[in-house]
Amino acid sequence: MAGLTDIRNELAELLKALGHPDRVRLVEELNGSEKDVQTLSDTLGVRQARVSQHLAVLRASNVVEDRRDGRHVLYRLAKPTLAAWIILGGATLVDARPELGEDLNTPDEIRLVLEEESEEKDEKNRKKQ
Amino acid sequence: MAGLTDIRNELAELLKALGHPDRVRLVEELNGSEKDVQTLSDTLGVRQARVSQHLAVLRASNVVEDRRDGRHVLYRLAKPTLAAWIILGGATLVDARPELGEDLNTPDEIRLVLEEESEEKDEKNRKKQ
DNA sequence: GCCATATATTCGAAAACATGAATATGTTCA
DNA sequence: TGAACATATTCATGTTTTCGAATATATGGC
Repeated sequence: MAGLTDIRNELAELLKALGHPDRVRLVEELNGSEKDVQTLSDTLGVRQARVSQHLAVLRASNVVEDRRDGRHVLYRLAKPTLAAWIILGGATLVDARPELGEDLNTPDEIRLVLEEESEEKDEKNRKKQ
Repeated sequence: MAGLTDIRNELAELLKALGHPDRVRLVEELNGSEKDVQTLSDTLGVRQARVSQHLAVLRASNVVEDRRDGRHVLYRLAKPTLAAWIILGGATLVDARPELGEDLNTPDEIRLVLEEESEEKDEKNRKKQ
């Protein structure tokens, strides 16, 4: 099936697709439950068309899948572990806490720690519609 | 210090920097031990100047650090867990093995499984200098 | 200082990406 | 069918990235 090189190329594609703040955010929002475009648009404070564009990128890279429900289209993560992986990266790689990488190896643990520490500081950072 | 939004932006930058096959490869090569540019160039089969360019991107995103040793410049991962994280992503997200994501949470375990399964299939995939 | 080696940077053209605006498609309901 | 809502796509444009080629900088040995 897939040799190492193939996996690497596909992984690079995946990483590139995720390499945008809005799209990282989308993955976070889709963690756990599927959501429709309007909800995502409202939550992120990003126009609907732009959200659809982002979702198209994520769909092309197999990050998300969608299903239609009436007029709405619901998006979900194609791989349930993706969000945890992303958040793990954020906690251990960006936020300079290698100690988390050592001891907290399950996604849930990482997520909890991250949220506890940074949630309230983020109140003011909402974009405007 | 860093709110969630800041972490997200920096993470997106990190992901973008990693979103190139050669650079994913570089991270893998630097896993465990530092290496000089020539060695990386030879191993990847990518010209020296191009490797330096890639390394500059990775350096700018804080993925790697370098130190000079005589005429050589040795590169290493800025965060030791980065390579493991990348490989974890490759195994669980790209290669469609969510079961690895569930049970194998330590970087070393993931790496071993991946190497065992895909190493030999990759013999032919070497680029030419 | 000069030469060879090792690495980094600059340059330029093509390709890819980001983004707002406009428009198109699909769905429900009356 | 037509209107309203939900989502997707297309378009045009400015920005960034890619990559080879050429060039520049740094180091050690003579």
